[in-house]
Formats: sequence, C-alpha cells, structure tokens
Amino acid sequence: MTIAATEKRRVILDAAVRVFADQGFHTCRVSDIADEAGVAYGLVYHYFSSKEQILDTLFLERWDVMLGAIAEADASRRSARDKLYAIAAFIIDSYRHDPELMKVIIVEVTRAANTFGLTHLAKIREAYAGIATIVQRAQAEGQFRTEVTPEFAAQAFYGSVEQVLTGWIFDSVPVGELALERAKSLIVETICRGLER
Amino acid sequence: MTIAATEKRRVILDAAVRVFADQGFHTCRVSDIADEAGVAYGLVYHYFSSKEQILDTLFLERWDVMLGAIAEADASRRSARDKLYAIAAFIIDSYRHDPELMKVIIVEVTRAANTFGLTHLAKIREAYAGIATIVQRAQAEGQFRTEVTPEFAAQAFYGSVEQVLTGWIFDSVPVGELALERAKSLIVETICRGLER
Amino acid sequence: MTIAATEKRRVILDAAVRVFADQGFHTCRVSDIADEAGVAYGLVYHYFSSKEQILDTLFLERWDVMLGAIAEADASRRSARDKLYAIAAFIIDSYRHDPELMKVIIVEVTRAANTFGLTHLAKIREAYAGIATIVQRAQAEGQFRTEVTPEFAAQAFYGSVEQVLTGWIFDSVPVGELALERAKSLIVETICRGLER
Amino acid sequence: MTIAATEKRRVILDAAVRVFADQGFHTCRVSDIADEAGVAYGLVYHYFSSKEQILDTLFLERWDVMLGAIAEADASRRSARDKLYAIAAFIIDSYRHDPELMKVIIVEVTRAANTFGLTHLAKIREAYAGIATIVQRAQAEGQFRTEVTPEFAAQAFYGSVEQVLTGWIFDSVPVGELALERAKSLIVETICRGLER
DNA sequence: CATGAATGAGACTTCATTCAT
DNA sequence: TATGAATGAAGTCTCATTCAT
Repeated sequence: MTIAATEKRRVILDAAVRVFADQGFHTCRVSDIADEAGVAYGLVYHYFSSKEQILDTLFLERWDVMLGAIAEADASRRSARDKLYAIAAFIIDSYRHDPELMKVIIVEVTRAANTFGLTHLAKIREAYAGIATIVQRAQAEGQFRTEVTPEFAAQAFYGSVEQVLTGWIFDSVPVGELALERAKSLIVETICRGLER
Repeated sequence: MTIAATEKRRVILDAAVRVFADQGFHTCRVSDIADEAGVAYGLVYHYFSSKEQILDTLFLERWDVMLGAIAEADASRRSARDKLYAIAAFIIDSYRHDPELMKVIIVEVTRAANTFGLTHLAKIREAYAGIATIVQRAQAEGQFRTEVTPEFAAQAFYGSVEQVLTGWIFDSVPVGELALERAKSLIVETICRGLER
Repeated sequence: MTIAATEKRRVILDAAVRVFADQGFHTCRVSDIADEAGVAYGLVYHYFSSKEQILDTLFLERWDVMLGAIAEADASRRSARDKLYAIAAFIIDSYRHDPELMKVIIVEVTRAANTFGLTHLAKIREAYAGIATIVQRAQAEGQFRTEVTPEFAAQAFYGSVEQVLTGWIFDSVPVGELALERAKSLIVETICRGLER
Repeated sequence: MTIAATEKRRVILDAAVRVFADQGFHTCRVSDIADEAGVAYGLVYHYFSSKEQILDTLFLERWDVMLGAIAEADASRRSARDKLYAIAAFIIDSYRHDPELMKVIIVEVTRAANTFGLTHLAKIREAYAGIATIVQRAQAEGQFRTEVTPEFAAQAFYGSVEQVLTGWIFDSVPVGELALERAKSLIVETICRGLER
C-alpha cells in the first residue's frame, strides 16, 4: 500500500467522524461521507467493506489507545486516586482534542451497544475490567473500602465520566478549558471520597 | 374511544417494548411490531402516526412517572441521602418490574439522544434538574459540600445509576433480587459519601 | 389471500415472462418487470423475495406440468414410440401455446444450469429419469434394443427436442403450424428408429 | 508483441477458463480472473477490452477449430456415418482434453445465446450448417432417407451430443475413458440408424 | 375499527472500466 | 508492460407509510 493510498483512507475516516458526529450513524448516507471526504463513492468501498466497518475502525483505533492508557495507569506506582484521575484526565483530554470523535464513539458505539448486535461489548468491558482492577488493588492495599465490589465501583466511575461527557456533547454551549480541568478533579473527588476509607 | 380500542393500543405498545428491546428500534420493522401484537399492519398506523411516535409514547409514559418520583422525593422532608436513595430505588425497581421497557428507554432514548434530533433532550434534562435541585438544597442546608456544582453532582449520580442498569441490560446473566437491592445502597453510599461534608 | 391479490401476482409473473424473454434474466431490471406489469416497484417484492424467485416460480410451475405429462405418458398402455411422441408433442405444444415462457425456461433455466448454483438440476433430471423409464420398459419388453442405456437414450431424445426448440427460439422467422406438427414426427421418427430393434 | 507479453495474455485466458467454469461468467468478477492469473487488475484490460471479450476470445479460438474439424470431415471420402462419428469424436475428445473449456463454451456461449445479444449465433449456426451439408450429401447419394430435412437432422445430431456433454458437465461423478468412447458410438449409432435408409 | 395490498423513494453495495504512475 | 487506486453508474432490495375496502 502506497503512502498516497493510506492518506485517502485517512481522509475518509476523518470525514466519517465529522459526518457521524453531525448527522448520526444511522441517518447519514455513505455518499455523505464520500462527499465530505471529496472522493468518489466507490472509493469508500475500496477501503472499507461497509458503512459499519468505518465506525468499527474509528472506535477500535481510539478505544485501543484508551485501554492502553488504563493499563498504563494501573501499572504505575501512584495512589488509586491518582490512577483514576489519570484515566478521567485521559478521557476528558480525548474529548478536548477531538470532541467529534468522542461524540461518535460514545453516542454511536458505547451508548448504542444494542444496535450492532453487541459487537464491541467485549472490548468495551475490557475498559471496565481495567478500572475494576485498579479498585481491587486499592482495596487489597487498604486504600479503598471493600463494601463496594470493584466491578460496581468501576461502573459507577466510568458511568459518571461518560455522563459528564454526554452532557457536554449535547450542550449547546461549548465547554471552556476551565470546566474541562475542573471536571477531572470533581469526578475523581466525588467518586473516590465515596470509595476511600 | 371504546375500551376495546384502548386495549389494542396497549397491546401494540406492549408488543413494541418487546420488539424494540429484542431487535433495537432501528433494526426492527413496523411489521414486526404488528406481528408481535397479533394485529394487522395498518392498525399500528391507526393508533400511532409513525414508528418513532410509538417509541416517544413509551418513553414519555414512563419518564413522566419518573419525574413525578423525583419531584416527590424532592418535596419530602427526608435527608438528601434518603431522597437520592428514593430516586435510585425508583429507577432500579422500574427495571425490576419491567426490564425490557427500561432497556428500551435507556438504550433507544436516553443514551441515543443524537438519533432523534435531540427530541427528548429537554425532557431528559428535567430529571437531571430535579436531582440537581435536591443537591442544591442539601448544599444550602449544609449537608453537602459546595465544591461540586449541583448540576455536576446530578450528572454523576444519574450517570452511575444508568451505567449500572446498562451493565445489567447487556449482561447475559439475569440479576438477582439481592443484587438489585444492594445496588441501591451502593450507588447512594458511593456518591453521597463523595458529596457529603 | 384475496382473489385480487392473487391476480396481481399473476400479472407480475406474466409480465416477467415477457421481460425475461425479451431482455434475458440477467440483463433486465426488476423495475422493467414492474413497469411491464403496470404495478409499483415494491409490489414485486411483496409477492416475491427476489428477481430470481420469480424465475424459479415460472420454471417450477411449468416444469411440474411437464413432469406430469411424462408420468402420464409412461403410465399409458401405448407403445414406447407413442409415449415418446406424446412427450415431444407436449413440449412442442407448450412452445406453440406460449413460446415466450418456453424460451425463458429453456434459455434461462434448463440451459443455464450453471448460473443458479444448479438449483433446479434435480428437478430437471426428474424429466430425464422419466423418459429413461419409458425407454427401459421398452427394452424390457423387447421393443427397443439394449445397446443404448436408457439414461443415454433419454439424454439424446430430450437433447434433440430442446435443440430444435432452441433453433426456433432464436430464429428470426416465426415457425408455422405445419413445421411444429412435422417436428413432432421427425424427432420421434429419427430417435425411435435408432432405438428400435 | 514480445513473447513475454503473449504469455501473460495466455495466462489470463487460461485463468478465465477456470474462473468461468467454476463461478459462471455473470457471477465472477474481473478481479477474480486477475487473481487466478496472478496478475494485476489493470493488466486484464491491457489485453482485453472487456470481460465479455475474454469469453468471446475463448469461444472463437475453440469454435474455429471445431468448424475446421467439421469441414474436414465433410471433405473426406468417408461414409456419412463415419463423418458424423468424426465430429462427435472431435467434440467428445475436446471435452476429454479440456472439460473446463468445453463447459464454458457450452454453458456460457452455446446454450446462453440470449444473453449476449446473439453475438455468436451466426458462428454457432455455421456448425449446424456444416453438419447439415454432410446430411444433405448423404441424402443426395442415397445413404440417408429424405424424410428428415438436413437442417433438422443436424439439430437433432448436435443437440444429442451437446446434451450428453451437458450431462457430464453437471454430473458430480467424473466420466471414465470408456464412457467417453462408448458415447461416440452410441450417439452416432442412435442418430444414424434413424437417418439411414 | 380493522385489514393488508400497494406505493415508491431511498440506501447500500457492486463492479466494470479508466487512468495516473 | 504492469500496477492497483479511483471512478461512478447501475441495480437490488427494504420498509415506512398510505389507502381502498
């Protein structure tokens, strides 16, 4: 595959992000993506086997990075609170960096697990599992209380973060830098105080 | 409208819950609903103007009950923690009573706000606002810390609850009675400890 | 199914015969059939699940009649020559009665077995088998020589008939009544003289 | 044209035979041929102007050889029966030598005359005409009866041969050497006895 | 109220062919 | 000669919605 070829593929993916974010996956047409990318209709099918596979690709590209971030946080020698902060920060910075991509991932994949026959459920759960591991270690080391199961805590934590992002995504007002930074602390503060001894 | 007529309408709505829960709103066909309800194709359009309106009806029916529950909790003379417990309990009991309906509401409406041109966004936000009011009062009365804004706290609280439900919804294993009960306490415990002074 | 409904189905089938005969199965579009039938595009798919299923229906309808004719000939108390004459006459009269339908069956199904994954091969072979049975009986009774296997003779006989029809099908000149009648005798005469003692 | 170039052209033609025989002309894609030949997509279009032209080439290459064989048989000083035997033998040996090519020619061209706008009809009829000439001479010389027209006899003869080949083509069981040899005699025996005085 | 036949716009996908390199 | 990315017309099938009965 030549460099030029790869570039067109990227152009299509980037266009798809904008189109999915703007119109929604179900509502948009493949031709909208082709138009947005400035390429011929058929080229989309040269690189991707279906509209859904474009979404899959976008999701997996990004989600794998996030799983990496979670694993990295877990592997570090920080406190559980700091680890969770790192994760919240990663997600929120992802949103800051590319809000459209995060919108697509959350609205069309993460929060729409039903539609695609639960294709990505296993992958999504890896993230919950990674967070649960962090909680579990913190409980074992006595930082966190054991009343709440790690899995449950992970759900609560991730749910809070995603809900906050969802709020921003559908807000008419753009989110300021300050709000983004504060959110990191507030989520972690709220959840961790609930979990800590 | 005769009683028989009303009954058929109800039969269609109940069938729609099962079909939406099973196949998803976008994937299912109107004829699937008619088949499931055991009525003729056209009768669906006698009672509802579109497939979407069926979903709207299901959502609004239930959501209004929930807004009532939130308002009632707010109006009561209990502690903020007890109020939030009442809300979490209401949502979880809703799931216990009719998991398919809750699945539809969460997966197809609440978590899919993008798809329907944000139709129900305002209505959904009323719930957040109701919860935020409770938090705000608790802050004013000194029960809750003021570091976290009421809106933010409401998002975190609601997000946790919904995320836990989502976990159940996509779990292959049915949730036991005990787990349902425990979840109520755990969520409130986790979040309120984080919010309380 | 009401009578009217059945009629529209028939109208579509009859239109399909004309369109398939004129343009060929692969070349024509479903919309051509709908147009020829004077019905809406979607109605074709109301009655048939695919373009191919229309062809299947046409073929099976007619072929079953032919299998009946072969079975009837076999069951009769006539000489083998007369039985084969009856079959040749049936096929040729089928062509006389509805040349377009026979063109479609021969050109698009019988002689195109490859295209449809050999869907109808078994059904087609039933006809050969029926003819072979007639030959076999004639051999057992001493009317026919045993040098040629019944299966082989059946192929030769059916092949001759179909080839003659094919000639007519692609002829620019329409075939006269006389030629049709003579063909019956000539085929049987030629083949049976070869088979008889 | 260099030798290498010619070779690639041949490689593509041979690959096309396998692909057409396996998938059918309409079902296969040009890229399937390129893949099978192990050449780049575009090279197919360097040597051939269209997918159809590949089939045309395959057909004409082989058919001209057959017309030669028929002409040769006609020109020889043998009996009509021996001439027809020579033709049947040539066709059957063609199948023995390259069954896939014969399958393609019969299934996709000879028996599918409709599809390609009757492109090759004239060429195909040359074969019938050649056979008819042999019959005609035999009638003129008193070897064959005159009840059957030469054209008709040619159709019956060719139809029998092709039908037998078609049987082999779609048989799951490979045909033995003996069966191939016997078929030559049986066809000629059956048809000529019917034609001879 | 009830039926289900009829409508037709719309979307995805395919793939023969072209063309720049 | 050789490559394979790029093009875009064309066609099948779906399905929400309408409507005559």
